[in-house]
Amino acid sequence: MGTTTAERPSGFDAFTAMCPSRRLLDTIGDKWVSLAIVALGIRGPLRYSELASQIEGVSQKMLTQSLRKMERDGLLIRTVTPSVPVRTDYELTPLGLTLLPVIAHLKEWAEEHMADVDAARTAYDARA
Amino acid sequence: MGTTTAERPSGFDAFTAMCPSRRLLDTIGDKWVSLAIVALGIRGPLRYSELASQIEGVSQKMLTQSLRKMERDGLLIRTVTPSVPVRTDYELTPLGLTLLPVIAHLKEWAEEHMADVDAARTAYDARA
DNA sequence: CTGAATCCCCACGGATACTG
DNA sequence: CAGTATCCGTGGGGATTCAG
Repeated sequence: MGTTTAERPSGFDAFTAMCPSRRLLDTIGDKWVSLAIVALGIRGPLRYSELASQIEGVSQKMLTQSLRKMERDGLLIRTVTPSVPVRTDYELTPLGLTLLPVIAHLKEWAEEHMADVDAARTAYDARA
Repeated sequence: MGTTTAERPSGFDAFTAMCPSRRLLDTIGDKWVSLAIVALGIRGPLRYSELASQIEGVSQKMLTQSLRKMERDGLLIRTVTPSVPVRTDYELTPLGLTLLPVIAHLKEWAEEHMADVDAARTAYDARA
C-alpha cells in the first residue's frame, strides 16, 4: 500500500515512516523534552541546575541528552559562561516557542477527555 | 484536571509525573497508536488485516498490542464476528475521533516548521 | 556546576511458530 | 483471519564515577 496509490483523501501521509508528523512525535513524545519546553516557556531562560530541579525525576544523563537533542533541532540556545564554576543557560528559540501552543493543545485535550479514558479503563479492566 | 488546585502560574502542571498531558503523550507518542487513529479516522471502520496493510511496517504483535491499548482507553470499538474465518472490525469511538484534530494540529506544526528543524540539524552537525 | 563516560538491567519490539 | 505464545537482540535509561 502507501507506496503506489496517491489517494489520501484527508491529506494525511503519516504512513510513510519519515513524514514530518512522525518526526515531531519522536521529538515531543520524549518525556523530558516536552517538560523542558514547558519549563523554559514558563520561566524563561534557566540554568542547567534550575532545569534539573524543576523537572523532577529526571536523571542527569537524560536531561543533558534531551537538551542536546533540542539544541541540535534548533529548539533552544545553550550559552556557556566560562566562569568558575561553569554556568550554562538554556533558552528557547523562537522556533522552540512555537511548540508551546502545540503542547498547550495537547494539554487541553487531556484535561477535557482524560477522565473518559480513565472511566473506559476501569470499565475494561472490570470486564476482564 | 490537575493534581491539585492551580499552583502553576501559566496553568502547566506537567511536572507531576501523573498529569493528564503526560499520559496523553504516553498514548499518542506510541507510533502505531497515532497511525491507527489516523487510518481509522480517514477510512472509517477497518478490519484487522486492512489496518495491518495500511500501516506499513507494523508487526502483528505491535498492532494487536496497540489496538488493545486503544480499546482499553475507549478510543476504539473492537467488534468480533464469529464467522469462519473470524472477522474483526475496528472503529473509532466519538472519544477517539476527538483525537484527530489534535493529531492534525501536530501535523500542522510539523509541516510548517520541520524544515527549520532540518536546517538547524544540518548546521549543528556541520559545526561538530 | 556542568557534563562526559561507563556499567548494567530490562522493557520494547521484531521474528517465528502455533491455535481457534 | 485474527490472534496468542515464545525466543531473543537491541537500545533506552538509571546509577555511578570521573573531568574541566
